[in-house]
Amino acid sequence: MLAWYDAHARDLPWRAAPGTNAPDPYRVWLSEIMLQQTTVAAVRPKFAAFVARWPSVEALAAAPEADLMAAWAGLGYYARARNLHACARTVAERGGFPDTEEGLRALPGVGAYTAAAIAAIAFGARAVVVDANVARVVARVFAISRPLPGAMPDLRDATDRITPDTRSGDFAQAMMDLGSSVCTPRAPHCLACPLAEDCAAYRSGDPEGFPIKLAKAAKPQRHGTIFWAEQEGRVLLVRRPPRGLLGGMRALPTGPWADTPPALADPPFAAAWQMLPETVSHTFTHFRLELALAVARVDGHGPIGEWWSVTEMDSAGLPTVFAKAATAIRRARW
DNA sequence: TAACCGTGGCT
DNA sequence: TAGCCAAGGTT
Repeated sequence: MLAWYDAHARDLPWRAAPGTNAPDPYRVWLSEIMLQQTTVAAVRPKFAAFVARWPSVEALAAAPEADLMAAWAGLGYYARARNLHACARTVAERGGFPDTEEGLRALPGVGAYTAAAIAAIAFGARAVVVDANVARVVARVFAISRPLPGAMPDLRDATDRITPDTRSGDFAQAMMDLGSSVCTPRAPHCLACPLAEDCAAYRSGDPEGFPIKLAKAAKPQRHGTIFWAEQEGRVLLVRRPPRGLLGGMRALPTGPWADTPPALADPPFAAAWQMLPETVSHTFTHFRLELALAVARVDGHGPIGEWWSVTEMDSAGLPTVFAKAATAIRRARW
């Protein structure tokens, strides 16, 4: 795997250039948080923007929370952004990142995978790194037939047995690159795989059949209303509660979610609300949401709040569902 | 343990 | 196109 990595490693901006010293722990940590359940393609531009604006963990720790949340908008899983800020402050306070897996694991937003990855990649420690790529590769090489996620202990044990004592960070990244480019979820390229001869799933003739996953639950449909209050080219934005769905993010006002389409539930304030004919649909991790759109023009006596210029909506840092709604409303004639 | 928590790329 | 999937963590 290390030989394969030396020849085929992806060129990623958070990796140290070949032949240089270990990469900056700040960049490794930031990339690992961004990459949680998120594709490399989505992370690339966000990572570049973050390191350009906040070149060090001290700079990130000193940033206003609202700036960080807005910069994260669009990446999803916003608890990561809240934890990112808390973690930056902790690290800046203690004068640098912990260099052990145990120390890293205690940081907010850093779980078993991320602690192992940072320890191995940034600090050269031997650590057993199991992400979704490694899990898939290992499940195939050993033809582990127990379904995920119950098989995770087996996968970790198997990964431990094949992790080298030196260059374990490169080994982990090699496994991730292999899983990303060769040992893919569907139609794996076994003829290009350095592990094919050692792979039980390949010998079985059905590599794609591993790992086995349990069927996912269907997503329920929910309904709600988004409120667009406009005053002299500005629209009223709110800050969502600090936890829960889209927690801490700037947003358009909404009513509650329900199982049936709303009439006109809980507008943020009294106004001549008008329902638009179109709706906006959005799918979250565990439910689908269809949103009715309520609009109103208000005079100079609108509520106190953050009135954001309509022509500068892109810089508001709205989560995707609100950006979608804003686009639909701005296109509508009303 | 299992529910909760986003989004965009890919097929 | 609708579903699958991703460098998971927290409660």
